[in-house]
Amino acid sequence: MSQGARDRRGEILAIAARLFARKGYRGTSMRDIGQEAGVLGGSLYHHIRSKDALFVELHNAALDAAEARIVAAVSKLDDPWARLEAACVAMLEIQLAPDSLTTPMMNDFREVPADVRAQLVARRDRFEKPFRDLVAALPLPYGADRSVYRNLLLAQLNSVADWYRPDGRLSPTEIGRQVALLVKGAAAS
Amino acid sequence: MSQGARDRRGEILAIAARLFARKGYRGTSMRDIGQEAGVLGGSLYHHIRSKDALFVELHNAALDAAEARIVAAVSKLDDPWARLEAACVAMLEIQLAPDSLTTPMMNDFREVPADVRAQLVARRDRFEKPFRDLVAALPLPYGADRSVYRNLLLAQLNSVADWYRPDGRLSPTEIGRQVALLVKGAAAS
DNA sequence: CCTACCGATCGGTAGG
DNA sequence: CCTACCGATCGGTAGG
Repeated sequence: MSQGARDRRGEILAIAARLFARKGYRGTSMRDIGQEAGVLGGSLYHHIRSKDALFVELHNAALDAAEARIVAAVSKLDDPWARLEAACVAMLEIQLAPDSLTTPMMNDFREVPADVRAQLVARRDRFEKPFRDLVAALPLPYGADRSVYRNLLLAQLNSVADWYRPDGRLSPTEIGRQVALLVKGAAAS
Repeated sequence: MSQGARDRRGEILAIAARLFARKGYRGTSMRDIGQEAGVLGGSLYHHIRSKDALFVELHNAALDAAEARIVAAVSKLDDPWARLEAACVAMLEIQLAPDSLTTPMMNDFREVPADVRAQLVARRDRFEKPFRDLVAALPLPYGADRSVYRNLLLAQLNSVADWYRPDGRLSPTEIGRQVALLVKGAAAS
């Protein structure tokens, strides 16, 4: 594959990622993607196999990149709470970056065909493993349900992209710290 | 309108609510709704004006019922933390009830036409007012951002329907208490 | 509530 | 990368 073709494919992936993030899987047609790329919808099939495969590829690439950055951010630290905070900050810095291909918002699991959904769920479960480990290492009080705790933590992180305003008072980093602070306080009470 | 017709309409609304909750707005066709109701898709238009209007009606009815129950649950209490906990418990009991028309999961804002979305957002903003008031009354530590705090709280409540298992260890009531405990601990730290 | 249909849009393909 | 098209499906309607 030539350099130009590889770049072209990357452009198309970036465009598709942005549209999927903004309008969802079903709300984004191949013709929409083609229009932003300056070609007709059918022409995209020279670069991709199907809409499903495109979506799965983007989803996996986003989670790969996010997971690598989170693991790296955490590895330098020892204290369990510091590690959790670093993971929250890293995740939000990735998820709220304005232009990256990694911007997911791909929690559209209900919008997607069943066989695609199975792949997304499997990849997401692997993605959540670092968080399971982080939460497992926390000194939570007796009676706290670590499974519920982890789900509530991830729900907070995933929600931020829905209400975050780039021109707001708080940066992604600061919001990440607030999330960590919130779930940390719970353990201290 | 006759008694039979009113019941029939209610049946159709309940079916539509369940399908929208499970498959999303775009993932649910009028023909899908018709099939579960035992009629063809076109026949539904004797009872409703349009798919958009049906969705908005269901969404508003769900939020009306939820808001009324939450306000009632809270009104008997004085302590700000007890009021917050009661609101969390009431919200989850409603949202996780297996069969009610009130089961939303209608956070599909991205799936919906722009003019419909504007209506849903406006109604949701009103719905969140009790939570704004509840959070405003909390004795949070200096430096806590009440707006972020409220968003994170609502994110937790809205997420539960995605991972709750009816046969799991915790009941909706117990999960509601865990959410309240988590956000309360944050203030105590 | 059905039959029979409308115009629009979808993912995808053949052939150049 | 385009032209020209495919079969399927969509929300919705007329007329009974």
